[in-house]
Amino acid sequence: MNDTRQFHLLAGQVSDRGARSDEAIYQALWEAIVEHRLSPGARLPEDALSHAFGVSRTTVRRVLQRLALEQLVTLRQNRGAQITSPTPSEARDVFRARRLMEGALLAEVLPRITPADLKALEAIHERETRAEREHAIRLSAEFHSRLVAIADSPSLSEALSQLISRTSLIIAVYGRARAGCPCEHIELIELLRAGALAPVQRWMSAHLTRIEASLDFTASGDALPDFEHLFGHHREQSAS
Amino acid sequence: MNDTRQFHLLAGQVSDRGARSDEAIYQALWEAIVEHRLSPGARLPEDALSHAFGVSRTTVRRVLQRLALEQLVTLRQNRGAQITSPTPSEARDVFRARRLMEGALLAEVLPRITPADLKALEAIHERETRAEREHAIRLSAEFHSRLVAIADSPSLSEALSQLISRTSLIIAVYGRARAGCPCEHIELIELLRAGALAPVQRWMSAHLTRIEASLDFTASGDALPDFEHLFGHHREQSAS
DNA sequence: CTGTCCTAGTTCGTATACAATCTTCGTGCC
DNA sequence: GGCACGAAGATTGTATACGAACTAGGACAG
Repeated sequence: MNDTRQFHLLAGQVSDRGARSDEAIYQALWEAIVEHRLSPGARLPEDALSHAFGVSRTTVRRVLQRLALEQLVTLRQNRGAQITSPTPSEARDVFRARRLMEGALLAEVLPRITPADLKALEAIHERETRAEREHAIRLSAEFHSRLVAIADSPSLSEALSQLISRTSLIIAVYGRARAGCPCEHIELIELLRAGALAPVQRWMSAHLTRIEASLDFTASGDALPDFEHLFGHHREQSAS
Repeated sequence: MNDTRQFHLLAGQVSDRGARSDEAIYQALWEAIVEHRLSPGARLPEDALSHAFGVSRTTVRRVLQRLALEQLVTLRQNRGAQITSPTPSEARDVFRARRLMEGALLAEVLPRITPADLKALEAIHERETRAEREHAIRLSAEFHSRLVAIADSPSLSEALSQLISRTSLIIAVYGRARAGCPCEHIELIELLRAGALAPVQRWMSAHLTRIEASLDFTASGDALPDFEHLFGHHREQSAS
């Protein structure tokens, strides 16, 4: 029952008290969520977190609100925070949005890409193939983030980063065995090196579609304790 | 000295105490910002707002944080909140992002558009042409929001809504006389009715480029954050 | 045995208090 | 006269206290 110990593991050396411990706590939680160390549906009691990180509930609450606005955690009136478990329709929407945005963005990426960028992407791919499952998921997200960053548009990068994070949640809920993402990225690197736009865009769209197709929406793959999403659309206070 | 009266005008009937007054306060501030009743650079003291809306600083702070994450206000350490004044490079980035996203999104909009949608857009356009300047700006934003909503993708709608709001800020800082936006929208409606994708996309791109071209970035340097406001527009719009 | 109601415990929502920081304005020195 | 320094005021950052809501467990009636 004592969640504090669990969250202590996340805390690490967050001793940057007073200054901007917000950022450190945010990073710790973000990584834990993206790496599936905290599963969708898991509750995040405020004072367990505040005790684990050694800050007051005020600070924790601020970080939780930020995560809620990014749709990584869900805040419900008087019921606290828990890791968001996306509904199937939300999941499909995220993939649709990513196909659209990443496809369009590649047109901006291709003219700007440098050999150094390709090297960086290769390095991430390299680590992906070697990493444990958990880290592989984060690295896969990092691969896509690094890719869109080449377009050098903060607005678009930020919007897509949110979608990429949410994808990790979706895989946590509906993913089976292993997503095909990591192994495939090398193909994209080759296409990028070739430099033709249309094949790159086609590949990305197919890549995302493959991942989406590998999901299993029939069952709640993980221990998913909230049926609110599945059945009743009770009034939720979720910040749009 | 007393900002409270100024903010009281925004408060309206926000008497939904205890429940979700957050949303009401957020809406009031959002509208005031988008309609340029609060100009970029204007400070938002916490206790003036809390007094005006009749809630505690805690609540105000939560709303301000949300607006900050949407980049409508800027929070600085120990210096409080003020309306964001986008830099020229941020402004250009927003327009680039909008050209990309709205262009791509139109491909999703066109197959889904219904006569009812066209009627709704026409109604907004109608009000645009008749409205005062301030309301026209909000209605112009509403026109674009309503347009992207037709694609029926919450993720994309939300991402674009943020960009649209930020555009309003950009016009507040760099806009001259009047933006050509309102009058032109009728052209888009005609093109949408015709139903050919390519002309619609071309028009939208040109539309956004026209607005961007009508801005005047010479006033302030890119590198310096907000000196133009510290020196140039030093006054807060204290009416009385 | 099952379902409902009631009570106890836990967790969250809001407000307030106090400390730290920044800003402003006045004074003194160069 | 201008600049630097310092103190007072104002504003924010953090923590804590208290009230309200939800959850869980047990007792009692059907």
